[in-house]
Amino acid sequence: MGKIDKLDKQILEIISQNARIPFRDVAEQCGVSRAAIHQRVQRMIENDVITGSGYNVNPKVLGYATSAYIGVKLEKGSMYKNVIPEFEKIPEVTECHFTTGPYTLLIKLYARDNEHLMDLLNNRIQEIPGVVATETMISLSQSIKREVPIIKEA
Amino acid sequence: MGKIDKLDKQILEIISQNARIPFRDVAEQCGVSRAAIHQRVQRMIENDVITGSGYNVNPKVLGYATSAYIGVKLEKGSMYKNVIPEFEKIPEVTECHFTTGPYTLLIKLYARDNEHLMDLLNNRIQEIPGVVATETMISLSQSIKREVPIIKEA
DNA sequence: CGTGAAAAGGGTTCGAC
DNA sequence: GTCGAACCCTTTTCACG
Repeated sequence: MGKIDKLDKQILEIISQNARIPFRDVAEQCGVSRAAIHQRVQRMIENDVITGSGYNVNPKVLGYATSAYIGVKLEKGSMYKNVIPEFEKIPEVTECHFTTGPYTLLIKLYARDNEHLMDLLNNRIQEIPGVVATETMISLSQSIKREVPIIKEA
Repeated sequence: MGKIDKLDKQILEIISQNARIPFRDVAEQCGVSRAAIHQRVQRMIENDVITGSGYNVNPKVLGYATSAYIGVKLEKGSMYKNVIPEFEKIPEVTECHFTTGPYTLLIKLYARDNEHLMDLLNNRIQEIPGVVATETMISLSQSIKREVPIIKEA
C-alpha cells in the first residue's frame, strides 16, 4: 500500500469526483504537466491507492424506489463466515458490514418497492440459517452523499 | 427522468464498474458502433440517468482506518431540517439517511482512529441541538461492496 | 520525479440510411 | 436510432534534464 504526497491528494480530490475529466485540466489545476498526472495516476492504480472507477447511476431509473439498511442479529457472531456467502448471492444486497453495537451485521440493499423489500426479508434473509432477528431501517431520503474527505496537507 | 431500454442497461452495467473503459470496447461488447454508445451515454447524462462518475480511493491510504454508522435519535423528528445542515459541516460524514426504525437519522462517517471517532461523537455530533442519543456501529470489516444491481431485460 | 514533443488511440461530429 | 469515416483532442510513450 503506497504512500501519498500533497500532489497525489490534489489529484485524487479532483478525479474522485469526476473520472472523465481530461488530464489536461487536472494538470492545469495542479500546475504540472499532463505526463506527470498520468504517471501519478498510474502509480496510484498499481499501489491500490485507486481501487477502481465508475459512473454513478440513478437507482430510480433502474426501478429501485427503495433502499434500506437491515440490522442483522446472528445466533452466534462466529456464524458470519457461513452467512456472508448467502448475502453475496442476493444481488439486491450492495453492502455488508461486520459491526460493533446492537447488530452482528449491517447490510444495505435496494428494492423495487415495499413488496419487493418484504419478499427479500421474509423469503431470502430470514431464511438464512443463523439469522435470528432483523431490524429494517428504510431510507426515506438521503440528504448527504459524498466521497471520503481528502484533507489537504503533506 | 428518462426511460431506459435493454441496450442502455447493458451500457450502464459496463461503465458503472469502469468509467475509463474505451467506448470502442463498450461498443464491441454491445454489438453496436462507437457513435451509438456516445449518443446513448450523452442522452443518459442529460436525462439524469447517469448522475456522475469518479475514481474510488482506498480510505486507508488517506489515513482513515475506521468507518462507522451512527444511529441518531432526535428530540423531535421534525428537527431534521436544522440538524442535517450541521452534519453537512462535518466533512467526515459521508452519508445521511432519514430512516424508519429505531433511529431518526442514520449517518456514515470516516475517522482516522478511535480517538478521532470519539472526538467526532462527543465534540461535534452530540453538541448538535436536537440530538438526544447516538448509537455507534463501527464497521470492523466490509465484506460486500458493489453497485446497484442492473437486471437484464426490457 | 518532472518535462516537452511525438506517436498512438479514443472521443466526437457528420452526412447518409 | 444507427452507421462508418473523418477529424481532433487526449492519452501514452520516450529520451532527456
